[in-house]
Amino acid sequence: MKNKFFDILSAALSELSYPLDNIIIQIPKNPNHGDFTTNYPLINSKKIGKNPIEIAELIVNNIKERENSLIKEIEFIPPGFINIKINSKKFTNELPNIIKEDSNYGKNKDGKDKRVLVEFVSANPTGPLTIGHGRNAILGDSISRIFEWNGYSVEREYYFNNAGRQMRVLGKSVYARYMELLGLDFQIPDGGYEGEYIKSISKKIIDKYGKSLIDDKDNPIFKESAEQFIFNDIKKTLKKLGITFDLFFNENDLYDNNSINNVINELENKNLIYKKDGATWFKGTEVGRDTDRVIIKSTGEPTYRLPDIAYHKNKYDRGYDLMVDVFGADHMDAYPDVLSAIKSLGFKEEKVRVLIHQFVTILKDGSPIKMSTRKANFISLDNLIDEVSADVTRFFFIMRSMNSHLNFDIDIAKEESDINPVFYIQYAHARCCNIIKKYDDDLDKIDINVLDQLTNEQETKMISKLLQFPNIIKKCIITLEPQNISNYLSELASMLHSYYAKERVVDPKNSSLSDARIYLINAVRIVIKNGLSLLKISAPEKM
RNA sequence: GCCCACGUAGCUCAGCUGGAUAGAGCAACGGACUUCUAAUCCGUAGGUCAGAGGUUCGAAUCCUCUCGUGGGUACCA
Repeated sequence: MKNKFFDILSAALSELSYPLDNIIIQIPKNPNHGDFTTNYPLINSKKIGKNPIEIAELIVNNIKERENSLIKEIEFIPPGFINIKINSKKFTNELPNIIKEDSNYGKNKDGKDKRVLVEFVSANPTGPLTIGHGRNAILGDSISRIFEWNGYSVEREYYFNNAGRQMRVLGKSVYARYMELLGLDFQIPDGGYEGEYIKSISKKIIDKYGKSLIDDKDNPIFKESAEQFIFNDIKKTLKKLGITFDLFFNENDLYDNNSINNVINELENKNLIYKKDGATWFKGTEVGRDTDRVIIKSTGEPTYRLPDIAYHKNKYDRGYDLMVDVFGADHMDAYPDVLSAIKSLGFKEEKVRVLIHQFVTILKDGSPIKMSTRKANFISLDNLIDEVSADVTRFFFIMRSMNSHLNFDIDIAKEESDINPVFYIQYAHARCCNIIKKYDDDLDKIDINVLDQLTNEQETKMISKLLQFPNIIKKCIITLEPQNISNYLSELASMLHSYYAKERVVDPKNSSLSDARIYLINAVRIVIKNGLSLLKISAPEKM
């Protein structure tokens, strides 16, 4: 619809020989300003060298002179806006398309033949996922889904490290609990993990090996059992949210297949590396960073930046058209180093999009809880899902912009009250379903001509809203904010509820109007369902 | 100190690449169920968009500074 107006406007502009490169068409907030508006005269008046209002008038007159069935009213308003009202019939004409496309309505093929890799979660297997990981997981998965809806071929990847210091400490912690459970002397290592789950792991080891390992504290069985146990746990939690990964990438492989060394050599060839104080440094300052960074410690162990560089190189080598990294705010300082290194290795930086989300503050009894996996004083993501359902969890994490801190009030989330907008949207869907159930005839047999009766303001606005859905999904590719979808759905649900309260849909006394309205309701149902499905939130037919 | 976000109603937050009168929900107050489900709707009240400059026809939105909050600033990940 917008495109059609765009064409009409462009035609007028070229006839007036005005520039065509700066055309913005918007949907005005104020309904008195019509269905669409453009500020073209205002932003181009300098270039054209005329008064905005003068330009507006010329454009409007030009459009008026020509025949078109799309525009019902067109006017220019000081200081230089052009507002148009669309023939409501043009809106209703689009409705059958929604019904026809059904569960595909909103999808597009813009990303056809493009492969995108979305890396997210990437929590090391040292403990259950926290609520913070939950934000990352749901954000990453929702973004993957947005790509899918835009026709991209998407791979979800989980990057992990099972070889570092943290994992060694984990193994030691398991050993300590193993000894404890056997009633022997034990000592929790410095900075060891204290969660209950450690004991569960130790117990499993006892079940299997008994006391045979008491003098074998460095036996890899401790670390490996822990890793296996925890990873299963993590996958189980993710599955509850409907998230599965296509790939698990082990950082260790980068060492085994020499990628790390190769990166060092390449950087060395580019003269971006030097030794100082026994460590190996990356010349960040050479590539526009504030400071140089250690990439290999004097102990010979790389810092996390080095494998990260190798990892990204690996992704490039796999030939993706786009790579998305979803990180928590704690990576803020690290990724620019990685990107600049990647760039200096000759890769295109633009192929990587780094999404940084802020942290989640958990509020309980009104005050924030400090969380640490190590101290195990966190509320696990798994617990949260069990308490408030996967739907609510998913919605809660994407309804806020990723770059604002999220206050997660446990007490409110648990309440499952009407505070939570996900119910509002789901209820709108259930309502549509219920109305449709009350309708006796066959939806497929409705004569499309009856749709002309959908002329009241609420109806026109709602149809216009439905028609925006595909654009919202396209827009999300630019913003990569799933929030755009949840906002849209809330607005649509609100329109539906309001309409429902005011107008009778199925009215036996007026069957032709009923037909038209039920047709509309069915379209609303489809759009809400598709939106929720994109977000992997259920759309109940009954509540 | 330096870097990056954020600061919008009492609370939690929307606000699209700058647009016309800044919006929801919760909380408060007043209404609406013999009706297609009231998990809903309608109305009232609530604002110096942190503050100060700047850019321009026009700023919550862009730029600069100040203040405040969070995060980062390790040879931790």
